[in-house]
Amino acid sequence: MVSIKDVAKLAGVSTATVSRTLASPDKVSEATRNKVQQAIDKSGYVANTLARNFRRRKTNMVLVLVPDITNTFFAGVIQGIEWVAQRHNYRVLLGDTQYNPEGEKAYAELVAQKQADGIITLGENIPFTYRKGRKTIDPSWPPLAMACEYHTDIPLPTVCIDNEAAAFEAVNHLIEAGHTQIAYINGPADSPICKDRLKGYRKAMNSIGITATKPWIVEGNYSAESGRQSMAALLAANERPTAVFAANDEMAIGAMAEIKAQGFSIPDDISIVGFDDINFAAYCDPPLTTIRQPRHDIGKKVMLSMLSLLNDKSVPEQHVVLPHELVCRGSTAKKN
Amino acid sequence: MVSIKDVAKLAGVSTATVSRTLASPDKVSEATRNKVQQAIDKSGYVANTLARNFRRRKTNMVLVLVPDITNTFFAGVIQGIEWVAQRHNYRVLLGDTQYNPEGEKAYAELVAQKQADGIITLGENIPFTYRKGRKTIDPSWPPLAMACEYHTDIPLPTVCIDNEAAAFEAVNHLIEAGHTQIAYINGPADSPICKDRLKGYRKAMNSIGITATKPWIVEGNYSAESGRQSMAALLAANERPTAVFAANDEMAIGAMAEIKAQGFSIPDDISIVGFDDINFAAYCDPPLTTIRQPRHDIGKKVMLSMLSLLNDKSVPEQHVVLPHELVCRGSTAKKN
DNA sequence: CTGTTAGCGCGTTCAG
DNA sequence: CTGAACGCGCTAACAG
Repeated sequence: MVSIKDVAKLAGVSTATVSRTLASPDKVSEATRNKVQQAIDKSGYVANTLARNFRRRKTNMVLVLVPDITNTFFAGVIQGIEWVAQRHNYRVLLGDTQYNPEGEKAYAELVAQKQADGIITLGENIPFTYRKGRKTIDPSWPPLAMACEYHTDIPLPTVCIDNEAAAFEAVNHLIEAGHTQIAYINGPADSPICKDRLKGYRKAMNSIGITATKPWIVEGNYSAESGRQSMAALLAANERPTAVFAANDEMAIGAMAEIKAQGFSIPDDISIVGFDDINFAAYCDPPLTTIRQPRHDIGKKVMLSMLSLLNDKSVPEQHVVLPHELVCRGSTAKKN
Repeated sequence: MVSIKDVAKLAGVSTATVSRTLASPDKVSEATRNKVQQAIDKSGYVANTLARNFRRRKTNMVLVLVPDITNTFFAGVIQGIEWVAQRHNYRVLLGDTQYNPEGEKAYAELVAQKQADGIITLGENIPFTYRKGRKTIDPSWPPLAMACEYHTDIPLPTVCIDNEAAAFEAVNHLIEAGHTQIAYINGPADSPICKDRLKGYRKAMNSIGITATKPWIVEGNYSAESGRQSMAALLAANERPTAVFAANDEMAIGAMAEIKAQGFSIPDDISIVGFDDINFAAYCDPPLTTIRQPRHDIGKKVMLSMLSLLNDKSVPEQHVVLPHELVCRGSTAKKN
């Protein structure tokens, strides 16, 4: 293993000079800089990041906690994170938590152990315990930022869309098409963004004088299978909805399968709107109308927040709201 | 920051003893072990992994190179990798290469820099240069293993399925349903596994005395959009196929959309078979017949290979072949 | 079983 | 602008 010492000897300078040439070339005269560079090239030296990180007490790694990497929406956010991370000499450590808070905490310990400098979580939980009602960030926590979800108590840097407004738009689109019997398949009910989406749904229903009631509000877990089951429950109710709004595309896709399996037609009998605009949405039959979230931008922005947390030590803009977009495709139509 | 020294002082032992209590408790008497444990608890000490790794010259990180994390099949493999990694105190460093060999090499340098101990790649390239025709592993390379794809020149530990046999089965399933005009939408043609799948397709066609010709063999890039375009090309040909085999489910899904858009019915006019069995396959309309790859198992197995490469320094079984399965669903039917 | 000692490879003083 | 010297926190010999 060729170390900085070997390079120094080869170049006839001290190790300090080699180190400086690498870290701040402007503080070294051009002549020595060249000598050092030649020695580096000749020896094939690569700096030992392990030693460097140890010395600097910094890993240049960010731990990304993701509820399910298999969910292509989350994967898209991670691509955005990685895009920025790479360009700023940071690495992404993957923590697939499988929606399990215990797993999150286990991963979070990596930071205490100095295996990562900060944490970005795409889930709703923060992997630290805090006193209920305490609304401030515990200074003992590492740099922490959220994407997609946000925290109701702790004021963490967050990047998401306006979920309530987006849900309102989605449902309003249905209302404008003449629907009034609109059901909602929610995601995990304790998730803040699902609460917001529910709020948006309720608000839209209120706008036409309808107070949405239980049988038309069902809860899934974001999986296609749960969407199918939720839809089955909806179709088994006394009164059948003519339109459905689902809190993500996977559930919408599951619901579509169930609707068709029971012999109903989309959108003639039942219209449906999803959420996220994953790639498959456009390839559904009929293509799924949905709310597009800018997943790459969410990832990029949250990584930028993390960088300023890490380097500038300034707290970035606390709650960044990115624009969403209603994408109208074939799964919605005027009510017959 | 509380370090091992503080704990040693608090417990009235040497730092070496503290270190031993942590690394090999059996080499420490119970009495001192308890003393040390108490001191650790009282002080809130957490070992600095950065220092430990530096000393041990080991990161306990594995770099996973994935062509596209957004592809849920790859994401599934990564879940398998992580599942094993976690249980063996390893971490997964994510490298989304976007099918770009340059990106791969950039990531691979992380190992030279001691940011990771080994590399698992899910793509077809190995991120190192080698003399063409040289069939041995360069000893200067870090531990390296492949999953899904394999390398034709270098004998690297590899985990995949028998792609040729799987493709043969898929096409044979169509043949048994009476089809003879069977087209194939291949993936990137230079990928070894795509070559194998093509071989399997050809072999099956040969078995009924047909030499598959160009217009019915088209090439996509694994994306749904490329599947759609490939299908459009197929449908524009003089003679229309009555069945299609696609090298992955995304392309099959794109192809299905195009088939329906042109007014044909699946499976009545055209049958279709995919590859991978991603979650959405079961939710297509009609549900997609496909080859299931055990993605989690592939990930688990390749990580186990990596571990033995890393720790036992024994070369694991060179080419592990995991079982696949033809999953028959509604997208295939007897030829009319 | 335990303590002493000597670095791992680098960045960072502090003089010169 | 450059070099000498120190030490980050930990583990791995080696004695005892």
